[in-house]
Amino acid sequence: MINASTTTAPASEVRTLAERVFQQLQDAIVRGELAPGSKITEPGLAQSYGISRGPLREAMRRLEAHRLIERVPHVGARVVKLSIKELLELFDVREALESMAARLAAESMSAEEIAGLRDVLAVHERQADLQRGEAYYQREGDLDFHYRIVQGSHNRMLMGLLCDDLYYLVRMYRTQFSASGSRPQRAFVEHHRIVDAIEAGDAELAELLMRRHVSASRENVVERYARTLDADAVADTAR
Amino acid sequence: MINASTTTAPASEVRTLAERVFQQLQDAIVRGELAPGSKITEPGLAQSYGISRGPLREAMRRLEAHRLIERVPHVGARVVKLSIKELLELFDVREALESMAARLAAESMSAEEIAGLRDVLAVHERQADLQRGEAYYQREGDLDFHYRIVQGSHNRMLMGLLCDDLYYLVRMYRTQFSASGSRPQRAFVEHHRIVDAIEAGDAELAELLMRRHVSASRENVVERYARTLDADAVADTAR
DNA sequence: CCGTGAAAGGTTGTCTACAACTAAACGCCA
DNA sequence: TGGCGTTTAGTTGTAGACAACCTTTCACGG
Repeated sequence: MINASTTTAPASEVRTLAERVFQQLQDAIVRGELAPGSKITEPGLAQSYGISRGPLREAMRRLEAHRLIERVPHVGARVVKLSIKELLELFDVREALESMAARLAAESMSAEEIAGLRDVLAVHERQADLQRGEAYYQREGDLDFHYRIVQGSHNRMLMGLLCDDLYYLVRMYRTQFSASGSRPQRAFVEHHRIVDAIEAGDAELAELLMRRHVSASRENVVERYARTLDADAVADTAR
Repeated sequence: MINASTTTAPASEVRTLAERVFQQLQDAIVRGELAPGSKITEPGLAQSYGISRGPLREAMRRLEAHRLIERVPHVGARVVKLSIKELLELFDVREALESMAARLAAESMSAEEIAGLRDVLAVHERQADLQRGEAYYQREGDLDFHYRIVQGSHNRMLMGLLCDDLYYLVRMYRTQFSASGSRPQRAFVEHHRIVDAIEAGDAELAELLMRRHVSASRENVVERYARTLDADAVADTAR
């Protein structure tokens, strides 16, 4: 389950319009249905969702808090458009928080939680066998793996920061840059090593491995970006 | 200047009621004027601030996003009341983020920024000389020091997370637990070492020192808390 | 032809009123 | 007397209307 938020209530328990619209908008943004950088107008959205501006404004405030839209007083709101710079910033923050999460997880994850983690890896393995080229599920599953580590840290503040905020940005980036499943095999191996360290209760090692894992992910993005720059340069000279 | 937020506009440029009330409420909560755990009612606050419920609700949404109040749909909102458990969680997150900030700061702080950092330390030294017992200013100054490091990381996402969210919780904790300026001399020395590492461009060392600095702060809180527990136990047996 | 100014349209900010829900107080019955 | 259902007061959620502000457009003058 991807939408394993820590604070957001399940869809069946959504008790207010603002909450429901917030989730719908969040989904629309993450899926790219609302184009990054596009302007959002309150009357427009209110009408298309069939609600008044009150609850809509509340939903937008929440989106702003989650960094999915940007607002300027008296001017308006736009869907965020991640630049490469901001994307790398996101990776630095993830590296810091997730390595801490892995450390805490190694110290306090229960046997059941670790078993669940292994189940996730087993699912990934099957998927990797069946379709090694197509990495879409793999990517969503990747976040599933990271989710469980963060949950295993048993640190509610970490869970809130990563699961409720940063991971939505990560998913949004993946649709925006349509980053093809980068280095799935190596990531898979790294996941295994991290779980091993957690199971062994080796907090220091788990922290280090997670740090390298996120960092490698980051470097992969940097490399891919450099390639696209080169490609653009070639295209420019050819022009 | 303590209120050196990255996103919040200066008081003179506050263009909306919701923004102004948000800042006033934020201040009231951090200062403890609104008791932790106390219930907040929309009509009550709206009347006391002389505004309608619309902007007030928006201010409250922002307070919720900043984790200063907790809301339950159809029920109401209360000022957050940090438990020891949550306080320690906060320290773990700070350790992760601030050590990363120190690392980045060592890599990218300008000479002017480092000079400003040294100025802050000089101010602290004068204060420490003048009044070594009273540590109130020292404590506010402590955050000032950490602010500058985070700013020096030049990572806007880090700045947002730490300066806009976590540091308000830190200040709130300090008023709630009325934590007397813990170990000011040692913290002062540690600050100096951190700046030295940053100035030398030694990212790894800066990261390590900041990590230890926050961790030591955390252990100090744990120790103090254990003492109060012992004191309570003694009081209980004496009763 | 370009730059400056004003006006119009549209968006956001705010207020008031009403509906829906919750929690506490009250009374009733076992 | 204690537990339970009902009622009632108060709070939160939502809707619609008005005011303030910004952006764009258009006209005028240089």
